[in-house]
Amino acid sequence: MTPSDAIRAAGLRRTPARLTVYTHIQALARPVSHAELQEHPAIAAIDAITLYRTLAALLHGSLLHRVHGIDGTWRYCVQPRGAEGCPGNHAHFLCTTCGAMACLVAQPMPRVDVPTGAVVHGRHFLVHGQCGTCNANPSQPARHGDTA
Amino acid sequence: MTPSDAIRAAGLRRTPARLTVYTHIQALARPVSHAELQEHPAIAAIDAITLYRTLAALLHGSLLHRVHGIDGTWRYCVQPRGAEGCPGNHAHFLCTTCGAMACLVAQPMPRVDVPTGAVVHGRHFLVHGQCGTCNANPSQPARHGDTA
DNA sequence: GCTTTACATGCAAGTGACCTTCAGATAGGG
DNA sequence: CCCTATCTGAAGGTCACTTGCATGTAAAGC
Repeated sequence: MTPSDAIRAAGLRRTPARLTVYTHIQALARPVSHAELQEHPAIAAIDAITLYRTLAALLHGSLLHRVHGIDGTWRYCVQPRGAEGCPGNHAHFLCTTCGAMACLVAQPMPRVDVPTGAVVHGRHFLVHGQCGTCNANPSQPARHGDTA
Repeated sequence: MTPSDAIRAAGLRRTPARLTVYTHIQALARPVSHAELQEHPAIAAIDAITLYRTLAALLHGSLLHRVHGIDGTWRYCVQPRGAEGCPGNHAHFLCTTCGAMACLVAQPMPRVDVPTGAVVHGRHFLVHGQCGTCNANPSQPARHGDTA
């Protein structure tokens, strides 16, 4: 399914902003923040507020999912269509030096016992530290995307 | 060990603000945010910036530890002296309706495999949803502290 | 007990993520 | 091709948190 079709299939209008953003995030294939997206020329042309709303729309249409970092920002990643998606099924690694986030797809989310009466809406399992690149070059933080 | 002694033992100056804040957090025995602390009259008298710095000092002295919520705020909780502490050894539950957080002490933090070369500094496992109180009274969000 | 000084506090101002409002633009059904 | 629901952009606001600087104070040294 092309990005264009995916947007329509999700019941959303196919606007240039949504196409650009969705195509971009799909190409990156790792969780990226609002700020990281804005670094790209094609996306920088889109108003910052529109980018927030575009991400919210794609999220609502289940085309993306998002992960919260301990740096206070959300990162967005393509949602495999038909699958449960990131938030419910694996952990993430956040490099606190360069800000890059990686999916730990091999790390399944453990089951949890919550207090009686409580209802679980979601789970976030975040491991933070330093990625291999930043660890190897302490003086030169890696550019976003250098980390696997 | 009294709060006063604990502060000194951590190599910190024993100031009124630190004594008040530490005693208070110790009495609550659950993760509380900066905003929740300010609701208390004794702490409301302390300048908000000073409260941030007091929490940072107690954190640095290993008297407290903090947990990040997906609502973008840190919550602080007493650090059992000598123990590894919350962040490394159990999960937390956050009620997205009333904002209360509870420690899931029975839920140990799972082991994780990170990409080669990466170094782990910490792990956050947060379960979010609705606590029993909020779930029972959808119209009346629970006051902080009502939840176990 | 008194002095000294390094550290703590309070205030003002700033940053960064994100939301709300509203007028103008546009996708896409009819 | 038009009309309307929806999207976009710009301005302005909120909230958590930080920084800089002058004043206040804990506690070490005498």
